[in-house]
Amino acid sequence: MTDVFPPPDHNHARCAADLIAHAESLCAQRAQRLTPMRRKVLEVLAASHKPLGAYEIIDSAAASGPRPAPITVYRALDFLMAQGLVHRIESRNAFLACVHHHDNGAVVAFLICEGCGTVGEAAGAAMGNMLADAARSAGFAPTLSVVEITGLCAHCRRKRAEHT
Amino acid sequence: MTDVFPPPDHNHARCAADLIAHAESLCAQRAQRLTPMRRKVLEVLAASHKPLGAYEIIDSAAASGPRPAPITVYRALDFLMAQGLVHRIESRNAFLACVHHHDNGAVVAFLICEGCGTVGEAAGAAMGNMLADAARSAGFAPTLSVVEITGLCAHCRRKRAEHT
DNA sequence: GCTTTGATTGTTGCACTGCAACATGATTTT
DNA sequence: AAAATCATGTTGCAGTGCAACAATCAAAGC
Repeated sequence: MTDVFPPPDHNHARCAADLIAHAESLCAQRAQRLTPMRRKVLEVLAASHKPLGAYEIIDSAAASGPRPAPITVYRALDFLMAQGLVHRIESRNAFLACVHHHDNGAVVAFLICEGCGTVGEAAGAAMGNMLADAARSAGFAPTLSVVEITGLCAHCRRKRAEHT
Repeated sequence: MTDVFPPPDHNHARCAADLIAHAESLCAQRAQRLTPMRRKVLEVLAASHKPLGAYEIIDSAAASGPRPAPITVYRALDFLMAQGLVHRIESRNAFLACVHHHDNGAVVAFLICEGCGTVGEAAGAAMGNMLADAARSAGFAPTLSVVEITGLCAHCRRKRAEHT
């Protein structure tokens, strides 16, 4: 299982920069336009491994420029999700920059830490197959799977144990 | 895998009545109060195998009595979810009466049909274990899992095929 | 019985989510 | 350059979700 739960002390600036660079090359390759607005939204999300609500994104963007209207941000998010650059966390009504490009259609499980709010992505073909099989055995043809696991990350668990 | 995808022609009245009866005995057993408001909300949900939004529930309840305020309905839903009688479908911001009591803590996968909106519940220990293992291998201690699979149910798929 | 206590519901108000519909502006294509 | 396409801005609104306080109701103890 390919998985990444970002350690709390890693180099954010670096991974954010990589993420933007990847978005640029991907859009160029697909003849899609990474406009200033879209780039801005992606930058805001990349600056955090925590999922952000739409208004948090707006507030963040407003800190360095004119305040975008909600619809503007939602449109940028729609674009970024279509390109696979951003995930939506359904159980939080929030959005997250994708930290490693998945194969298209792959099922990604999100590990959402209740302690620090950080989200890890676990992509597993085995898991995807299992879910697809389970669905098909019920005569169901799956097109999209949402898997979101809430709990405590290793770091927060350790911290909580020390507190005892 | 224990699973139920309700056929489109089954006896709703019967399964709704069973559901209420079960709720009553469960609440009695736990010394919890199934008040008129809570009962009403459960009845509304039981009358459909489709997830309903909060305002749909309000509208439905208003058809046979005073119109409850949103907060009142949310409180009833909180209670019903705590008792395991109602599920929340995160990807729809909607609620669904649970059609078969699961073991507590069991992971339930929802099969959401894009055609008819009906939702099936697939409870599988194997799936739950797999997800839990995947999470733990990342040092993550899971407490709650959301699995929602969107697609086409057997019935809608057949109907769509005929249309060709 | 009566009161106290805790649980439930009602009221008001508000912040956030998400998008429709239309107007304007920018880019690419012909 | 004109047309077509795409992106953003503007206005407005329906739905989601809950905080804070008031009023009510039900169960437990005196």
